[in-house]
Amino acid sequence: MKVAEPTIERLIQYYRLLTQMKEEGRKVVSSLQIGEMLGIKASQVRKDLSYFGEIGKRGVGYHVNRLCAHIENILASPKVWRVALAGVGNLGMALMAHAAFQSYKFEADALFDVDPEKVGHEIMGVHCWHIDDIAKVIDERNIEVLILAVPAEAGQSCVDKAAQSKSLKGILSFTPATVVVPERILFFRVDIFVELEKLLFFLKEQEKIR
Amino acid sequence: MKVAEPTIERLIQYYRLLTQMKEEGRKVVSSLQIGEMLGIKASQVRKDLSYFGEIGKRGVGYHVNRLCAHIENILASPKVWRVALAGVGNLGMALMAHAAFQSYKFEADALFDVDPEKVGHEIMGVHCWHIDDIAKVIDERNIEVLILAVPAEAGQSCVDKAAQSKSLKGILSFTPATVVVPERILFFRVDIFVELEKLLFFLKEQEKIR
DNA sequence: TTTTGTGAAGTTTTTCACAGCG
DNA sequence: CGCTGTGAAAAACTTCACAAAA
Repeated sequence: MKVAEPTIERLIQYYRLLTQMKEEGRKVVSSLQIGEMLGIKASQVRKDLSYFGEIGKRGVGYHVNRLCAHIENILASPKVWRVALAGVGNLGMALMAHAAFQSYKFEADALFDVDPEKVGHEIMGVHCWHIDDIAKVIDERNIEVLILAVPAEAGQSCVDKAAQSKSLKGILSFTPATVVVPERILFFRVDIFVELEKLLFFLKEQEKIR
Repeated sequence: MKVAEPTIERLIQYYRLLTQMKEEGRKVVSSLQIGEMLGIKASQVRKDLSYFGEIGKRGVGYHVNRLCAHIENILASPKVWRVALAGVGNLGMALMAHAAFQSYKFEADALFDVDPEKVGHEIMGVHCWHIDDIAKVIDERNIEVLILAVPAEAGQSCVDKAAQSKSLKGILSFTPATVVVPERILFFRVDIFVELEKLLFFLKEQEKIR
């Protein structure tokens, strides 16, 4: 079964919301209520949730615990991914400390930077190598995922070096630049520059209208 | 004329790419070449670019400087937006230092936090207030945009407080949590948690197939 | 009665394919 | 000839509307 990206994106949001609800001791929730909280239409919520089988109770709604476990199952990781972080600057450090990175689904296994202050040392319990050694270290340690938080100028060369390794399978980039990535590597981007510009553009549009 | 969000998102990427090309002294580029660099089909690039009038030369391509100026014009800000940042932790500091935030389109005008070490002090040249005063300070200083980088637990209460101000028009949230925002406020989200989970999900899917 | 699950309809976005122009 | 601009076709995604179940 193939699932669309927007659906997965929403499932992840449902899951986070349901986890909160579970903590608050809530037992039951309807598609309408989920939708209101996330700014999504109820029909969309139902379509997403029914994609993986009937899980709700008609006339009642969804059982929070059951639905939560159900989505957890869909999103479950078959293993603990080995992850490296390139760029141990402000952003890199912030990411390591970020709530999203406290996941049991992966373990941070290596850091990469060019700063001699950092290379060769342990930072937050993880060893830091020089970026030039990235392909070698990634292969040695069987790392599959790279988080990219290097400055814009360094983005492409860092990807090129990392892409020479055999074990690398995915990259999540926070680098505010355009980079070309080989097709065999799954590539997602969190583009702060784009999001910021987008906000300003639509603010402008809105002001025009009013 | 109304423009679709995906189109604007791509225009921003074209603009960044063209800026690079301009620096490298490149004069001319085709839709196919732009597309290859960004992983977008050439026909999509042409459609996006022709949205705002004919700008390319048939048989030749697009003149880099001209196209760049053209897009700059579309994305141009009518004014310098006044921006505040809530949450001066790792992520907040990283954002302030981030390349994307070195834009002439806005000025950072206020910081908000709850940490007594920070409240009442200047950080990177900007004064920090207590989050409880956010609505008051936003109105006093006519701030229109809020960057949200507080921890997940604080996200909703921070938005609720800020939404009481009259001048606030848009929020860009980096908070890894679900928040409800009044309709009149334009809301964009960079959800690191969601992107990370998405990457892991599609990595899993890919492994299944191979 | 309430709320799900889901085909069908609608909307948006992408891709095709080719005319049109330098 | 080569590459843009663009209607028309296709695909993707969302919303509607209602039957079916608790």
